[in-house]
Amino acid sequence: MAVEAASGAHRPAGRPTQKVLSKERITAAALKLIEAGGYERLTMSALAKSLQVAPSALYNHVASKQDVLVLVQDDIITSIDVSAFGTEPWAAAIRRWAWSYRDVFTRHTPLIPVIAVLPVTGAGQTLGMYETLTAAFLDDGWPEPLVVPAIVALESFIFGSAFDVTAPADIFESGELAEANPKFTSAVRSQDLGAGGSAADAAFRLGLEGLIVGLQSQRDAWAAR
Amino acid sequence: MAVEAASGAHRPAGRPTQKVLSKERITAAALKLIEAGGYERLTMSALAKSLQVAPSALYNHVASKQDVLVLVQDDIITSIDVSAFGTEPWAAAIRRWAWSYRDVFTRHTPLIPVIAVLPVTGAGQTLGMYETLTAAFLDDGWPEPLVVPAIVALESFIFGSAFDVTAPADIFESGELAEANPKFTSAVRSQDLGAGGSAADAAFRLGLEGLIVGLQSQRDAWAAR
DNA sequence: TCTAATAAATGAATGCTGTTCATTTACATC
DNA sequence: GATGTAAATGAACAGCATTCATTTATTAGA
Repeated sequence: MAVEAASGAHRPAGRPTQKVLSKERITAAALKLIEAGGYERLTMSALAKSLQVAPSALYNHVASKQDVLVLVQDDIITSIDVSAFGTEPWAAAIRRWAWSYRDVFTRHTPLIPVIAVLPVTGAGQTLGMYETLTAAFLDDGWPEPLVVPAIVALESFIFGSAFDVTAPADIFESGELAEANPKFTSAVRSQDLGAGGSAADAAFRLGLEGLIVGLQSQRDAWAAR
Repeated sequence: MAVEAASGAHRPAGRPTQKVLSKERITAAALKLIEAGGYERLTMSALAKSLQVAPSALYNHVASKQDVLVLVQDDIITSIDVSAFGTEPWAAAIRRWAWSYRDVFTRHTPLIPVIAVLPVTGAGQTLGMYETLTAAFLDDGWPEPLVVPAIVALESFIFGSAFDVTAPADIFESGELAEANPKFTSAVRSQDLGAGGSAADAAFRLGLEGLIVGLQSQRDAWAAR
């Protein structure tokens, strides 16, 4: 009585003969949706549809949509470039990591409110990145008590900067309020855009180079305290 | 025939004799809802109810919920402490402003994705703050082209840090993955919490002091270029 | 001053959202 | 072989932002 279902056929109710879903498949499908149409398109219904499954089936594998976002988060963390740690000096390695981190999250800003509040427990890839970072700080002679605050400070700057990239280019056009705010209006016009030409990149470069220099001076101040 | 409606009475359809709503009333009611129950409680229905109005009435004054958030944003900007600008030296003034800014947005993190992408056109209070900041930078001898990138860098750090404050205290507990990530696990334990005792405050202090020092060095590097 | 346009309210309706629940079927264990 | 659990369907739900037709008051123009 077994009917070999054609690919377009409808799956009957009841547990299927072989598993249809898994966390891995859900994660991959979610990422595909996000890449195709951004986070607005990532709905539980759309996700289910793309997996050819009823929406309620997802809840056998994840507890909530937030859960899906956590899966996505721990996956995309692996695309951050940490290759400079161990091969290049501290400042250069931090520089490469930070730019890469920002670029990844520029395409995933809706994850930032999730990740920022998420315990790393269980997020294995994320923890791995922190371990690599910590090793690099210690190798560079950082006092252990400063490592975590320094990483958090860098991450905060990166997350904030990722939002900034998504802002429209004319975000600082003061419009009819220009005359009431002359200094700012002029500063916006004369803004140094650097080589790339993007205001967001210029601000990120300035802030990152500043942070790198400044954090090192904080490190030295701690040692001399 | 005019009936003086008792306070509990039902308003009939049609334009009322005197205006019930205004952007100011909507903004105030939204803020009250947020303070009472956070952003989850800020729904168009709840907002309407708190103003004793039908939800659809709101749309005569704002185009969308996003619009309401913009109103809220430009209002809370005024609660940021800019009093140190003009009275204190650059670094001290930036320090006071930055801590205040972070504290305000810690209670309003859902606004960050909104504000970060929002053109300042029409957001008068926000523009005013930027004007004040610009003046302080120029008075301190900053080259005009660096002012906006420096402000943006500081703001990015502040926004990211605001998220960080809302994170649970045990966010870095690595759990069963502790043995696989020994350096990070140890660094978390030995983390310097500073006077206040909060990890978020320690990271913000370190990053902010670093940024202040580092941005100044970038400023000098620009001058000597 | 009459009239037409506009502003500002109601109330019903819409489509989408994440999520839950009863039900069905397959598989694993005792 | 019975019993419990895992994993699917499909119907249902409440809540969400938003839209629309309708009603009434006010304002502007002839």
